[in-house]
Amino acid sequence: MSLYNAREAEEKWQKKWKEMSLYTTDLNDKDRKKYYNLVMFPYPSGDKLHIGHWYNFAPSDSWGRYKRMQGYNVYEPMGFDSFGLPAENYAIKHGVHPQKSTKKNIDYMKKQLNAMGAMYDWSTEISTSHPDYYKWTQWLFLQLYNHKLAYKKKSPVNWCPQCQTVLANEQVVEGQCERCDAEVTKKDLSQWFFNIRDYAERLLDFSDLDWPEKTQLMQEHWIGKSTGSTIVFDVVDPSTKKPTGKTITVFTTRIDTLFGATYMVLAPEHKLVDDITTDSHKENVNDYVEKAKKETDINRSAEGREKTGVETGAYVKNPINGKIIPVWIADYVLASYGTGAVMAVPAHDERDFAFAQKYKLPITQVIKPADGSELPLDEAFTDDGILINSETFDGLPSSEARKAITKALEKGKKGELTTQYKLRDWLISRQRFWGAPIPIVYCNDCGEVPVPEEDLPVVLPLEGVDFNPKGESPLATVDNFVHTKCPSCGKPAQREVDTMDTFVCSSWYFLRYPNAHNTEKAFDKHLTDTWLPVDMYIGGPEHACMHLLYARFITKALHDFNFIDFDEPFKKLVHQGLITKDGAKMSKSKGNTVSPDEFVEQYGSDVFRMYLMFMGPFTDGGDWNDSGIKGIARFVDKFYDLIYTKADVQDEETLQKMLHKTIKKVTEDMEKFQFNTAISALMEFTNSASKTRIDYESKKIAVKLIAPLAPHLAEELWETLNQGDSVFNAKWPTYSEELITEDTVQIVVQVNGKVRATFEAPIDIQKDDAVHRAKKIKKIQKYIEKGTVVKEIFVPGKIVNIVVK
RNA sequence: GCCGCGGUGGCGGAAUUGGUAGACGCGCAGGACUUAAAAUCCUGUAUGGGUAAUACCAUGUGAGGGUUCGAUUCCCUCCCGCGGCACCA
Repeated sequence: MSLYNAREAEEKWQKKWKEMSLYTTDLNDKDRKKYYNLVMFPYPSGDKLHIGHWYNFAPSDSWGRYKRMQGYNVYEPMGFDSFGLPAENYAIKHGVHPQKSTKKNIDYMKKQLNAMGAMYDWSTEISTSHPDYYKWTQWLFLQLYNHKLAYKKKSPVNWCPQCQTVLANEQVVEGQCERCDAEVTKKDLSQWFFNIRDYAERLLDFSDLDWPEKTQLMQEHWIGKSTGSTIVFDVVDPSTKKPTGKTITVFTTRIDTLFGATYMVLAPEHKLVDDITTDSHKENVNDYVEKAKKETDINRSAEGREKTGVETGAYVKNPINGKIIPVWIADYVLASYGTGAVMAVPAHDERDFAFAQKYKLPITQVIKPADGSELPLDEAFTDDGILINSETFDGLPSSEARKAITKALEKGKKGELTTQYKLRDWLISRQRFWGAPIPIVYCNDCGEVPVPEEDLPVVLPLEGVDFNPKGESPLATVDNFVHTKCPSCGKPAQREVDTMDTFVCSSWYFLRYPNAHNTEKAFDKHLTDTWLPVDMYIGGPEHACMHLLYARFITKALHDFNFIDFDEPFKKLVHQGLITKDGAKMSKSKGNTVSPDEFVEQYGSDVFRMYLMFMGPFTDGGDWNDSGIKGIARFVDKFYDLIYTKADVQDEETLQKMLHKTIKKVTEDMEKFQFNTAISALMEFTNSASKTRIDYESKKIAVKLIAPLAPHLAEELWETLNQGDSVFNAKWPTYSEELITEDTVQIVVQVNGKVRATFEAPIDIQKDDAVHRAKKIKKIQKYIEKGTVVKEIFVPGKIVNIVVK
């Protein structure tokens, strides 16, 4: 039996920390360097925190404690992302009001977070569904609105028939709703957008950020920049071939293939479709457009789907050679990208090739392979090459031709260099109840009028609302909410009834934390510039193209509005790995979630959090399996007994060497977020020190080393060592280089690269000496005698390799 | 299809400016303590030979090839798993 009672100690210290206000950060401290240590705040959708949260939160807290011991003024806030679909769907399912279920879930989660014993500064807790918070989310909306970055527009949008609301592009995963997996359809609706596209180029700049390569790549792909040219084609009369005065602009990255354009294709939603279609083709075209509208994205973009399209009867003139080509409509061209129209070059584009084959359209080859190989006839040749059949441009390589042809078109104003992005504007309105109301009023006389700042918040009515989704915002049925006065002229007017996407709430919460008590402003400029950007941000990689992109956009916008001096929210970002259960993602619906509570009850928070960290690298995650948790429990007992038990040190030199090696190893591993190897180093030290015994001063160092990883245990032992203050006010130990340098090393002797023997030697042994000594070893002699020595290799302090032939 | 990451004992994993593969932990086996069990402690534990036991030998980091005195680490081809994107012209 160990002497340590984890449950008692943990309860005792959680209480004491609270009494001492140990983790209440002095945000105005000017003596110490600030450190903003942030973890993505949870949404109270289920009823409790699961293992995944702990896997995320506990190491983040260990990191914060480590930085604190290094002398930083660490700020580790916590709050709840309590608005939004997850919380609302949970409430509907359980037949409770979202406000009630949210509160209940938050209360329970706080209990769990308390049991974890993290150093959260609860004095600045925030909850996005509280009017004190969403008042400022609405303020944020108004700032964007005033700077023309928020606008309402009718357009085809993603519609989830299950959740009965529109969704942002980012919330559609493989054509399905991110939340409920229902197939997403398109609807023509008037909706609110944030103009994130304006920031596409700046969002590609990661130069001052310490972010995972992978996340940068994901955002880059999502933004999807490509440079090419726009080309203007004149629409010509089908019979006379004379220009009609109308033009169609296409976007291409392959202007070098312009001579190979044998037809043009418009997206069914292209606004000129109706205009250019000739009477004899109207019926066909209308049918096709109607059908395309009904198709879901998932069907329209299914891989290997056969291409379809119809002729419009219209013709356009190729500006480079005057060739007249037909205009088609096909749904493989997307209205939302580029200009919604493409020039089709079947010889050099796979999609165009497939389409041309099906509809027997001409295929003209204009590029030949640069390496002289034959042009294929049964497929498109899509690589760059040398131009052929392109009049004066023949013989030019693709890259040159792109410049030359663009130049030629520029003269006649028929083409220019353009950049396109896949990123679309952020759709932020939702036809749901549980969100921040959009602060806009519609007046018959004044039109769209923003709610004045002093009238915020536009309070979400909590009573008398049937919040079940029905395709229109539930707020539309609340008369005393809808009917109001126009802020501009005072006449009767109606409120906007849609609410904001919950990602708007979370796109700025990190700015609010230090300002949580500010009732005058969303944030104070000086305080915010002092504390931000966030020094360390930890959360899941699934937010790469949503929250993390939105937060960067909002920060840049607020910077441009002169509210803050920085334009990136998170200086360093780390993603924790995913914890699975039997290989599957843990989820409520699958019923395979694992609760941390029983483990904490049985082994204590320290053991549980250390076990999560010991499982493997933090960024890897892994499959949950509790079989090894006993090992950590044993280690904690051993460590406690080692420090608690009095015994005279037996081997001072070995102890000191081991101790200082451990300081070095743990420090380096903490820096690299390699908690698993930091813990194993502490295990090795404990095993070793149990043999050598340990003195008082070394005990203090050992306790400090384990403190970030096992805070309660360390605090308890710190007290038994008669240290008055908290161990978290103590300084992180440093090691002595001198103590860890060995004066002798083991030199490995290899023959032909295979280890055959070893010998002890001074660390600075020279080659001649080492080779000489190696050759004297009997076993080595046997190998040498079998042939002749052709080479001797010496790696200082490590290896002698004798090559025998 | 494209982009990115990974594949090491029975299991989780260590070790890479190329230098003793398997640290640490789990599990397992044997032993001590105990009337017995649990707990604890000690010893062993990549695989295959080999030995009374050491010694020793061979093989071994998804597969195959290459570079090198030497490859888990670098290069090429392929297989498998995971994550992201997906008709973006």
